[in-house]
Amino acid sequence: MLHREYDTQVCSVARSLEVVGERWTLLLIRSVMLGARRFDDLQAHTGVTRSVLTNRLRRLVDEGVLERRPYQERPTRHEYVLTEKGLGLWSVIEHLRQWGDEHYPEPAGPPRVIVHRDCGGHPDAHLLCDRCGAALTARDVRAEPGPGLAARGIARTPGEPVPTST
Amino acid sequence: MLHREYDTQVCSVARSLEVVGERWTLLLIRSVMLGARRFDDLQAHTGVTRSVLTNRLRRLVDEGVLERRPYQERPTRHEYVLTEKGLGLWSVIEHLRQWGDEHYPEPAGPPRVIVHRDCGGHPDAHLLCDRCGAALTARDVRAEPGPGLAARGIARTPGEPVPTST
DNA sequence: ACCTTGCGTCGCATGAAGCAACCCACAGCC
DNA sequence: GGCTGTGGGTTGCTTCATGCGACGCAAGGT
Repeated sequence: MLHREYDTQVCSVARSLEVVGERWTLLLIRSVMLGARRFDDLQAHTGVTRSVLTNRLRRLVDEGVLERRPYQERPTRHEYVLTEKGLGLWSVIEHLRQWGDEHYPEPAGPPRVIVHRDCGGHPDAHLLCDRCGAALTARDVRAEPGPGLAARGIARTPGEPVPTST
Repeated sequence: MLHREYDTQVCSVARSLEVVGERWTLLLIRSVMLGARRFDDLQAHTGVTRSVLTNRLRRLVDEGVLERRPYQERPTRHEYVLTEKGLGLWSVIEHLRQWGDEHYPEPAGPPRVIVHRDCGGHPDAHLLCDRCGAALTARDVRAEPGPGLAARGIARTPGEPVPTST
């Protein structure tokens, strides 16, 4: 919870930032979108400390952005999955990614490439498929490691798809 | 500057968040987009302290998101204006606004309404005009106070347009 | 018993933000 | 000249958030 919230603000942006604006939260949501779902994977993938991770996950579950779901019994183990509400943040993350690609480019190219599942196209500035024109949402796309990630010798995210040739 | 940056992250989202992810920054950019440009207006509009405001404005100018521009001489006074790079963040802000409207709605309706300048339509989930279909960017739209703002008895932002009937 | 995995919790140190006061430059007014 | 107001900071201290590293518990496997 942000210290001294934006409570003087009658503003939907401020309301949203009260939920996702804390240090590490958007990066965490990004990691979940990329396929990391388990506590240790999320920690490794973002570099956040365990105590902050615990705090953020709890908050996001309380706000209905993430859902805590058992993936095994004996012992019970949980993973974190985006809800519909959480998936609604894909556009925010994707626009941040595009802005970063444009203004802070990796020398070797984009670290990640977003691909339209149905046709292999990519989201344009309006999150329409640049190949078939479909209006894209979180469920329509997947992320692949891009040249910028390979050039750094970095493995893909746990749960992140294996790149295919398109 | 974020303490302990996301420098283990080869990721454009992380690069973007290093610039705009600090407390108050996106809210500040929002305020500039709404028309507040002067130091005291920005402070009043966001509720941020002067020292943090100074720090954030300096950072955003250094990163080329904002430009410090004189608006008078004798004495020289400056205002802060979004650059092209800064305007590129409109989509991020607008998606946060829409997400907030959807999930944290004001009882009296949206605090702000975004209007396509040319035809009076509104941006949809893909930032296309819902009336004429045009692909919208920051320059194509203006924000008006909405019912949620009026219901709270809050004045518009300094520099914010007067609402018109559409 | 020991080790590993999963998932936390805790104490302390460091850094960021909040709060209030203060500062400087300049202009205008009496 | 002195005072007041505006614009735009800076500073010192307090409070809060994050970073760091260690510790803890539960469960399963060897």
